[in-house]
Amino acid sequence: MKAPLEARSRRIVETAIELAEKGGFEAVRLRDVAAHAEVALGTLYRRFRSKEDLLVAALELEVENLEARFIARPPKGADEMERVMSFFDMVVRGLLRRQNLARALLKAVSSGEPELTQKMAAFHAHIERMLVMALREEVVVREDGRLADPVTHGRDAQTAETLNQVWYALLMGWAGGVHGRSAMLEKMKSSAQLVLRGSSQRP
Amino acid sequence: MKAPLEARSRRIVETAIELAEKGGFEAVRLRDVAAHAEVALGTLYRRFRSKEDLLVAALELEVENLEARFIARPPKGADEMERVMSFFDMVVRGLLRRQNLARALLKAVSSGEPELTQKMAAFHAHIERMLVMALREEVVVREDGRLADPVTHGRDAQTAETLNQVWYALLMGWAGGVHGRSAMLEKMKSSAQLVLRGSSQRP
DNA sequence: ATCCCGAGTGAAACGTGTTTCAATTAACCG
DNA sequence: CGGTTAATTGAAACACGTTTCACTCGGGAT
Repeated sequence: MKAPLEARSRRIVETAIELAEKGGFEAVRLRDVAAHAEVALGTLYRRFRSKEDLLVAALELEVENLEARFIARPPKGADEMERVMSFFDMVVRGLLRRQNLARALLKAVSSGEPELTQKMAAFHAHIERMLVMALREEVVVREDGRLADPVTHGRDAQTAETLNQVWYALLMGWAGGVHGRSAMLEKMKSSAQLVLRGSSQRP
Repeated sequence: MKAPLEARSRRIVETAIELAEKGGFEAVRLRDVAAHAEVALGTLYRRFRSKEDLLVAALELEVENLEARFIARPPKGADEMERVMSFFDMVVRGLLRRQNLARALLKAVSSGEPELTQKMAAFHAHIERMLVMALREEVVVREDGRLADPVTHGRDAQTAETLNQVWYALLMGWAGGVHGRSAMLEKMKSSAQLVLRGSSQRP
């Protein structure tokens, strides 16, 4: 489905990640990226349509990492609530370790650039997939080591979609400084309680 | 609480809105705004810290409009679900009328600029306030014609917060082209069903 | 009326994302 | 090998957000 990045592109993306870790979105100056990755600016622009495009490619890398961790240590818990929050805890630990990077990638994926529509949708699909698996307490891996395709219907899918919406809004609020890590997790917990209570009822 | 904009500032903001309506975020070129509003670029920068700051001021104007419409025609419906969706319908009608503007304002408020944290929080507070009132089927207006202060606790407040999170994420998805108007409303309805079902239970 | 000061002005300059282009190099095909 | 095509390079130019600065202006305090 997704071809691995060619070496040069990979070097560019990794450089972007490095710079974003140090100084966030603004610190990713494309001239610096090109210089550090030892390519010409024109080459960078042949591979990536814009700064946002480049950072979304970085996001894709990071989502792969997240999925690997997800497979290695699937969310544990006695009920849906515990497993879902265990998943978000895991994500937050990753975010906190590299806040500048996290904010930069969020800014890129939520920039609303029309050429990134597909990748924005894919990002949400990845998160929802993991949420469905956390709900079901069953992680399904394909032969190539990636997560199985998402389920597009059923009650779990709807619940996961709603949880993902809440989560994304909270991430934006965190990135914008509206609330910190602990408030974000508290709010997630409160909303998840509502959503899961609703989803456990027979309509 | 909120001082009305001084005449010059108002002219600047209105010009920004005009340009954003025509061509979206990129069409708001600050040189053009200054020229059209007949102020120097330096004046614009004395009043607004950045392009995002200017557009968030525009957003505040638009939220005032929304609240006026909200007060004039409070959401009607037999139950919470109907009233909440009636509110979102109203918002969506406003969005659709000026899509370029809507996307530009959303982009500004979700830009994550640290100096806008307060205003981002205020924006969410406005929406949540209206959601609480839609849930209660009771619109409380102060003497000055504005909406009464938000409630910061209680079950309605939690429900409204969760609904607002879902709504914000859907708006971002709409702005990014992930889904269109009708899909956004469909998704909102599905999620609201979950949330309201959960909130109607005695814990 | 005079002085003073902060707001406003106009113009230039700077930084960085993005585009362009001619020249060079690499890759592939017969 | 020769030739054709695509990718890469380096450098310059462009667009626009942002900053700076010397100058002007208008209104209040003395």
